[in-house]
Amino acid sequence: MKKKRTTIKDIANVLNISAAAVSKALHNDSRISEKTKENVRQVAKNLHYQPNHLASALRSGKSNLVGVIVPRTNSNFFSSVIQNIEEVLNKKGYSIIITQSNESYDKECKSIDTLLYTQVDGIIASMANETVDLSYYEKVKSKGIPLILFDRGENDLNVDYIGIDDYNSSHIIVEHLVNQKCKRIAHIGGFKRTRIFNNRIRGYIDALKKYNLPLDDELLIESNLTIEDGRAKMKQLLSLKNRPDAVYVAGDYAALGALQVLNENNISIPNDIALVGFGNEPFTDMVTPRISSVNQHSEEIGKQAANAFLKHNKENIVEQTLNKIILNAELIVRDSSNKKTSL
Amino acid sequence: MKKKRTTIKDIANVLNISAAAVSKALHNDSRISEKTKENVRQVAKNLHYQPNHLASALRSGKSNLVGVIVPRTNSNFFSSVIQNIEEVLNKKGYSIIITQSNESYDKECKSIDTLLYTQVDGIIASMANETVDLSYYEKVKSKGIPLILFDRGENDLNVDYIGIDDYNSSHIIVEHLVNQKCKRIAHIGGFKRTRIFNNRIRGYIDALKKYNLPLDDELLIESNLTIEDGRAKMKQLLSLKNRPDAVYVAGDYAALGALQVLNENNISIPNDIALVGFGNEPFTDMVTPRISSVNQHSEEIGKQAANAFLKHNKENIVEQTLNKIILNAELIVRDSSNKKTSL
DNA sequence: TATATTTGCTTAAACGTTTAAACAAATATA
DNA sequence: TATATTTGTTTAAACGTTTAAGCAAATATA
Repeated sequence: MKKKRTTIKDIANVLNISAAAVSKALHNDSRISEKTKENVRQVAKNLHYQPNHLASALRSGKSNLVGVIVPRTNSNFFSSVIQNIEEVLNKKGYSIIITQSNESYDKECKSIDTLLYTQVDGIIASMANETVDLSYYEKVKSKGIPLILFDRGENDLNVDYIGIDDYNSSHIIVEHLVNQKCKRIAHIGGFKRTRIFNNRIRGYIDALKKYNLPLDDELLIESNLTIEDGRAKMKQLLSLKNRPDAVYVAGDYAALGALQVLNENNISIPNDIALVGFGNEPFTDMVTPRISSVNQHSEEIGKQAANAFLKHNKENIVEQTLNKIILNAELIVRDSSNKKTSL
Repeated sequence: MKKKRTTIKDIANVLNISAAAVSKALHNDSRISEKTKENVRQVAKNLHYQPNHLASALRSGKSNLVGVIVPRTNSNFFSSVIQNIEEVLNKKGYSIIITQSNESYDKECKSIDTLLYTQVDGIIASMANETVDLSYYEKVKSKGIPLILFDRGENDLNVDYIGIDDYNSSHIIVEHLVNQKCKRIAHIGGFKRTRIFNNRIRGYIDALKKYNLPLDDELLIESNLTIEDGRAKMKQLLSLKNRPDAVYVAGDYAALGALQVLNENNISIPNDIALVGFGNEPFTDMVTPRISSVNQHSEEIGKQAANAFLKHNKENIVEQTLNKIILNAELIVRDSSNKKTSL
C-alpha cells in the first residue's frame, strides 16, 4: 500500500553497478568516470530519486540542520534575524529549525532537548528573559555542539555572541535628547539582571553624568517592557511633582504604551515630553507621532550569527570561547523626539 | 578528540543485557520486567543518554518532524498560527520545522525540497501569493506525505484546508458599514487569482446587491495590499469625482497606508470616510484612529491544522481528499468605522 | 619489459536504532 | 504429569546512506 521510495540501490540495480558507486557519483567523486556519473544522474532523475537525509546524516554524523531559538518570532527584530540566518545557511546547504521559547525558561529547555534530539549541527539562540540557570546551555556546550548567542546572553556562557552596543546606544540617545534641550531625562528600562538592559541602564547613567544632568532615582524605572507596563510606568512618571521632559524607553512596545498615556493626557510630544524607544519595530513609524527608536541591525546580526556557526564547522573548533561581535546601533530620529520642526 | 555519545549499546553493556532489551525498556514495552526498566532508566540517566533521532527515524520511517511553510513569520497572523501548531504537535511528540517563502514561488519550491529531504512526516502550508503552478505540491501528495493547507490554497489541491469564511466576512463588513449609514462603499481587494481575496471580492459584490447599494467599477480596486499600494489606491479613490464614504481594505497593511493618506488629507475618519481592514494585526489597535478589522482566528486555525495532520497519521490515510474546515471570522469594530461615538 | 601509478569500480562495515522471530524459563491449565 | 501460555529476554536483520580498504584493469614510468 505504501509508496516505495527510490533508493540509491534502485539506481545501482538499473545500471548494474554497486550502491557505493552511485553514492560517489552523486557526490561527484573524482574516482568515478564522467560516463557513470552522467548515467547515474539520468537514472536518478527518471526514478525521481530523493536522497534520504536521515540515512546520510546518521552515517556521516552531520545533519545539516541548525537550530534557532528565539523568545518569539512575532517581532520584527527576531523574524528579520531569522530570515538572514536562513539566507546565509541555506546557501551552504543547511536548513534551520526554528523554535520559540515564548520567554519561558521551561519552554526553552524543551526546545534545547528537541534540537539535541534532532541532532542539529549547531544552535543559534537568543535567551528568554526568564532564563538565569544556564545548565541547559552548558549541556549543549559539553556535547561539543557549536552554540552562538545573539542579542540576549552575551558573555554569560563563554561562547560566540553577536549584539549591538547597548551601552553606547544609551549615550547616543541621551546626547540626542540633550541636543533637543531636554534637561530631565527619565529611563524606563528592562530587567537589570538581563545584561542588555543593564548595559542600557549603565549607559544612561554614565551619559547623564557626562552631560551634568541630574541622576534622579525617581526617573529610573525597571519594567518588563510590555505595552501595559509601559502605560503604568508612564503614569507613574506623570504623577511626579517634578516631571521629566524626556523619556527613554528600553523597548518599543513599552514606548508605545507610554505614548498612548501621553496622548490621552494631552501632553505635547516632543515639546512637553520627548520620547525615544528601542528596537525600531515597524509600528514606531506608523503611530502618531512617529516614535524615534534604535535600529538594532537585525540583518547584520543574523548574517554574523550564521557566519559564526559556519566558521565553527569549517575550522572544527572543539573548545568554544567567548568571542563577542558588537555592532554599532543607529538612532532613527522621528517626530516623538524631534523639536526642530517647531523652529 | 570528539566527544563520544552514549548509545543504547553502552547502557546494554553496563547492565549485561542486549541492546534490544534496552530499546524496549526505554519504550516501556510490556514484555520487559519492571526491574530491568528501572535499571535501564537509571543507567541512561547516569550516562546522560540522549536518543539519536536520526537512527530511530531511519529505522521506523517516522521522523516526528512536521514542516511548516508560511509566506513570512513576521506577521501576527502567521506567527500565531505557527505557535498554535507547535503547541498541539509538541504534545504529541512532534517538532516543527518552519520555513518562509517570502511570497516567492522559487523559495517555496526550495522549502518543499528541503522538507522532503529532511523526511518530514507531514507539511502544513500557506501558499505564496505568487504560486500558481502546483506541481511541487503535487509532488508532496504523490509521495504520500500528508499535506494540510491553511489560509491560502483552499480547494486547489484536494487536500485538507483550514481557513475562515472570507465570503461571509465581506458580508459582515458591508452590513456593519450599512448600519453606519454608509452609502458608497469601496473595496481595495487583493489579487483576484488568489482564492481568499477573490472570495472577499465576491462577498463584497453580493453584499452590495443585497443592500441595494451601487456597484461601481471605480470603487473596486485590485492591490498587492502593501502599505505603499494601500496609499496609492486610497489616493486613487480620493481623486474620484464621486468619492466613497467607506473603504473596506482586504489587508491591514494596505488599510494602514489608506489611513495615512486620509489623515494627511484631513479627511475625518469615520465621518467623512469610514475604514475597515482585514487581519486584526496588532497595529490596527495602535494607530490613530484605531482601525476596525477582521479577526481571522489564527489560534483556532493553527490548532485545527495540527489536528488535521494528527488525524492523517493516526488513521493512516493514504489517499488525500478535499476536506475543508471553514471558521467564522469576527469583525472587531474600532474607531475607524464606528460613528456611534458622535451621537 | 618489468614495475609503479592511476583509474574506476566493488566489498563490507558502520552509523544507532527498531522489530520480527526465536527461545528458554516460569507459570498456568487440563 | 503433560501441555499450553506467558514472561523476559536474545538474535539478527533492517532502515539508506557513507567510506575505508581492496582489487583488477588501464596507463605511465624506468
